[in-house]
Amino acid sequence: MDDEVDRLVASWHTERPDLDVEPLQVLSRISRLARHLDRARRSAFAAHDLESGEFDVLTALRRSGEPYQLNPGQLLRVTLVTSGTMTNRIDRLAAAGLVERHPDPQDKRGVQVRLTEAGKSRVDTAFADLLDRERVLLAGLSGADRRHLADLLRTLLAPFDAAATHSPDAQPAGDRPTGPGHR
Amino acid sequence: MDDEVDRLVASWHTERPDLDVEPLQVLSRISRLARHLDRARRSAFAAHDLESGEFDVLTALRRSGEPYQLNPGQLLRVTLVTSGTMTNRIDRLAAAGLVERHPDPQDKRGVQVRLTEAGKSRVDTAFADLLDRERVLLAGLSGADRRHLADLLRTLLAPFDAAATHSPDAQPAGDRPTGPGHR
DNA sequence: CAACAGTATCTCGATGTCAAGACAGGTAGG
DNA sequence: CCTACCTGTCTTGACATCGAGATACTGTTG
Repeated sequence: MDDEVDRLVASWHTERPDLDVEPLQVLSRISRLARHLDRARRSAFAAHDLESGEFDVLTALRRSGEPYQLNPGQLLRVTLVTSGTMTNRIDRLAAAGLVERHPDPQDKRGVQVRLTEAGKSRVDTAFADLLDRERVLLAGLSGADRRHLADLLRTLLAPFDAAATHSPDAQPAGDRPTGPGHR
Repeated sequence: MDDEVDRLVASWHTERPDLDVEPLQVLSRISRLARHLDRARRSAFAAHDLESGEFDVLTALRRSGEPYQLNPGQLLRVTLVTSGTMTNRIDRLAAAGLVERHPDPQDKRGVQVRLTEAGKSRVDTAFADLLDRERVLLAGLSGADRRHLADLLRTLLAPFDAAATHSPDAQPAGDRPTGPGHR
């Protein structure tokens, strides 16, 4: 069974037999899959009146645990967007009543973004919905295959995440697991 | 070695032990990797004065072989974007002198987008550059691992690509609320 | 040949994202 | 303290993408 990437690689072999296009076998598939997934997510979230990026923010808050609050800096690092984008997302979510901005008592520059009750229930519903849809997409792989795939992807991803958490912010990893309230 | 997705999954287990978040192990990694790859591509193309999307159009033309021309419809199907986006991309590439629009002699509605000499040399340079950078990203995996990873990804991707080639303008079925007409 | 559904491309407005800079608040060295 | 640099967030302007609709042509059907 061939996919679009197989055809793409075959074309390159014909046109540029001198080039080794093997990297495309993996990386081009990742990019194309991500585009498809993004579409699927978009249509899933439409049912819950959520934008794809907004959902990412809500889930980050939700899984951070009580009291469901993080600051914009943490959020933009987790979601891999720029600060301007994050400001916009928080604005939209706040206007929709799903999150609230609170001044940080420790740092007067800072802000705490807190999930509202409405935000919590909205994200819980949407997330369960998303997981159901995603399970369908993975139905073609056995459990062992899925685990193997996850392991291989982790190997590729780890260097990026390591670089991301080291250079902009050298915060210890004890921030997220039990909640960022204690300091 | 843990990555950000492992931490993300661990948080969910704490907050929502009732949910099976296993799909995230694969799909969340794909999305995050795609974001990182997109960044890397963006900076790689900046050196060649190319936008990421523009590059996709040029490569599609390049690997189609002599006379390096395709129509907008074919291009938008391969690159997974909408028709409006494709019109914009072609406009920009034409303004930069990298492609030319020619009327389709067979179909008066149609247009042929043809790579210019400048476009061909630009894309050849940029593509070789990209492959070099991508090889580095894959260095952490053995040849066997890369092939295995590619196979697993193909299994996920094939259903999407199959759906896309059946319904031209709209990519995956289920994109619209009311299903698009099956031909 | 007239009517109509289908196809190919483009137009237009809305919007989410990025990049760079503004700005207030924090932090460290002299 | 005070100066200079760093940080966290927001502002601004540019822009690529999307979605829906417009336009023009094609092909089929009665």
